[in-house]
Amino acid sequence: MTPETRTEGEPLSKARLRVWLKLLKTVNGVEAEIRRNLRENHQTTLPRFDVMSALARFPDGLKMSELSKFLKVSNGNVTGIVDKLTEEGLALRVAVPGDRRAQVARLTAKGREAFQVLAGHHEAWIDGLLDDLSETDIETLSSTLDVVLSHQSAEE
Amino acid sequence: MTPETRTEGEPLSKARLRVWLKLLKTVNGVEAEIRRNLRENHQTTLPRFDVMSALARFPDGLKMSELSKFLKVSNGNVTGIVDKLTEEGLALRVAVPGDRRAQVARLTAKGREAFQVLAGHHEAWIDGLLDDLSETDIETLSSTLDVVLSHQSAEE
DNA sequence: TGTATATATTTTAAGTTTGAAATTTTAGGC
DNA sequence: GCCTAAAATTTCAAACTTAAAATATATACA
Repeated sequence: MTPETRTEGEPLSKARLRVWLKLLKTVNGVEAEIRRNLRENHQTTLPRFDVMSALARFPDGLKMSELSKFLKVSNGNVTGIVDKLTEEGLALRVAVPGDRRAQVARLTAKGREAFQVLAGHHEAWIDGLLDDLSETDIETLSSTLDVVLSHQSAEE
Repeated sequence: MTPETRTEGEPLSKARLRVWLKLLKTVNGVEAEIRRNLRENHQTTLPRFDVMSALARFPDGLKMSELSKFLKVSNGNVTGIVDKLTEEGLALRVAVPGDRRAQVARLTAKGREAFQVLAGHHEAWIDGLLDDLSETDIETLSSTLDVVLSHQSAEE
């Protein structure tokens, strides 16, 4: 009946579905802009940026499996990306003492420098895209997302 | 009073970046779950679901170009997916009277039935994943997203 | 009419991503 | 020590994605 507020008409599940679609649209829009900026201004891609970002957060390096788990992408995926970054001298693999199965991926000095540049631009792009969100908006949004995220981690 | 920009402490851009990363994590988590459900319970994929969903919204069909624009993916992409759906009898292409270049993609009766089943499950999955969001949460979230989306459409 | 331009779609090549299988190594039980 | 299960990673095939080229048709207009 009433499209906006539902006293007892539309089930809440419909409202959840609509907000999910809106969430998806928003994120896809921002992501598309980030991808475009990375491609056009820095000749790189979002997955590469994500890997570099993860490695930058862990200066001692991450095992390949830790990296894929952290980024929530497949093992085979990070293998390929780290291969490419390694070829370009931005990352390297270090053997793990005591476990010859494992390798730790790390950024090189060159990789760290490159990431610093990218990260600065990235923050500015996001700042521009989310420009219209007030501090209150951000805090409320953050809390709401926490609710969903804690549900997710509880399900695993 | 409380100014719009923080005069001390962390710059607002950092808060925006953090909430963006959280937004991304949330959406990726939900999407991964949807993909998993589609694969394990219905032997299909999210891109296929998206195409079927778009076609279900337009019973008279969509031209291939309209479909790709609506889904914001490339022309060649939808060609491949509609090909597959057509092979399986879920979709079909219909010539457009008066324009022999164009074709309209539509769901078949079988495709509509299949989509109804998928859509029901999909709504239930989303409902479960966003279970902890109250009606107020949803409305606030929706308004916040509108702010970002209107910024996006203004930039194009 | 004829011709240039625009539109609609498919094809192609290259790259990404995934899930699963395969490989190698480690750890634990007997 | 030997054997099996688990763990870490890579390889593989299939699906997805894109941008650009190719094909076919339509439209504008001199």
